[in-house]
Amino acid sequence: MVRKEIPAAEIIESIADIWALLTEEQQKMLAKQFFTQRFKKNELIYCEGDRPTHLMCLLEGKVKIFKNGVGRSQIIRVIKPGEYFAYRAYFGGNDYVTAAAAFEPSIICMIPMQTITQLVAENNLLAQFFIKQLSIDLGIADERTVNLTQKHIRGRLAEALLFLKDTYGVEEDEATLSIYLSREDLANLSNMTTSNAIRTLTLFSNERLITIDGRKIRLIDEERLRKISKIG
Amino acid sequence: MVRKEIPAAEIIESIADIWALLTEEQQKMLAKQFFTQRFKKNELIYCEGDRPTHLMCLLEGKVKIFKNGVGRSQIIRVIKPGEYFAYRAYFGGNDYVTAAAAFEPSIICMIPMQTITQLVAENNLLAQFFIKQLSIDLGIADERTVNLTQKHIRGRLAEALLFLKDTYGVEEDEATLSIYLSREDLANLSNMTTSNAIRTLTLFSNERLITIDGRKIRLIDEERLRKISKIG
DNA sequence: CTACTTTTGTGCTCTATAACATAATTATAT
DNA sequence: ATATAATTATGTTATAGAGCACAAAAGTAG
Repeated sequence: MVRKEIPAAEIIESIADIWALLTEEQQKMLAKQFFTQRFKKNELIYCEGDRPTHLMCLLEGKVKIFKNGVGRSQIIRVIKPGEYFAYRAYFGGNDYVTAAAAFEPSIICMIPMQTITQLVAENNLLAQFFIKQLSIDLGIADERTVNLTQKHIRGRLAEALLFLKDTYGVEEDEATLSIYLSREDLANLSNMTTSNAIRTLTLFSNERLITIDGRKIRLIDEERLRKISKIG
Repeated sequence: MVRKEIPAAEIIESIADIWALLTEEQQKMLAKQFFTQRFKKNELIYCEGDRPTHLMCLLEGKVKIFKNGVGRSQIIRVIKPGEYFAYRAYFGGNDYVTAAAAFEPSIICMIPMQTITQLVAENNLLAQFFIKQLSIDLGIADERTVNLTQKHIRGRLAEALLFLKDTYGVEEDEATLSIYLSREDLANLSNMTTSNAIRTLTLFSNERLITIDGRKIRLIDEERLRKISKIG
């Protein structure tokens, strides 16, 4: 497989959110620091307990942030192209409390956190960018905690399916999820065992809420899914 | 009851974390803006869905941040004197997704978020302060999600007791929790029903891990509690 | 002091979901 | 192609914890 190098211009395009906030001088400085790295499907990007060193921006692919618990693992959030991750721990002054892995072959832009903190210190807009990002993520985490602990299996799975649609979108038919997850990943996203994810998926299919073709999931009654997700 | 006014000097002492980062001019500006407000035991401070307007700093008392789910409510985090809260939603650009209430009579210093954002825009150290704070809180939220979903009742209650000790400390005997929570609040903190909190508390007492005297809880075998919390 | 409400404590039942077992299917490697 | 491993599917059993009922105790109000 020919793996073309990503041209710098394209990378800059991808990290536009940050790039646009910088002065020319800062842009020049940053340009010298970033580099890209490829990850294979299911490859680990970083581990719980690792020391954070780089801010990462997903250029291509799909990534999960997860945490290994007792037996099962829990997917905490997922990253789509253009999103930043892996910086929280550094800012918080601790090691990673989560791990990250690629759902699919992915390309990641890496920027040393030292560079980022320097830029944050000089550039107030960038600081505000991170404040906003962290605030949004914390709000989502708070919501998620309650959803995962209080909703029933059906509600949690319905929510996960809708969440995947909102995050990674659908194919041309406007209904088939663009991400093909294993049942296990689907279970880890919805806080349940793999068997229960499979069973509930089958139920949903029998109830004509979705259709299943291997890992392809097509949402056919989104309204009812939303209702199920809401009432738990 | 005579409720003395809190002198400005004392307030400034309490918000020292922020105050110390400001220039003299900024301090002068801030001094004109903040004010204090008292809340009675169990009084609601803000509601889920409210529009955030002020950053709050707890001067005296104890506060819970919680979220009402189906039937039960879940305590997301607790605030001790000197800590800031209620600002995340404003920074994130949304309404409150949680509510806050006073565990005990509390005094809160209020600073308009407009003032805060202005200061954040001018003062990079302040921006960095919030980045760090939010990063720490997000890390805690991620940990908590997994603990609440995967640990068993005993593990969750043990964790809650230790957490209360770490947060609010103990009395002179070095073992009695300084916070006297209702069984219901304890349950909401540990994601379980009130009956199960009561039952498990009784179990812990029989096992000589704690002693109970009404709402007074004394941790007598912390090491074993930690073990129970860890293994789930 | 008396009535009323809230909180705490305990027992019993029921159910959602984990845990386990096994087969069928699909992917991956040799 | 064949063997091996991983994933998906489905049935069965076991259990943690919710839900409910009710009584005792402790607050709170009139």
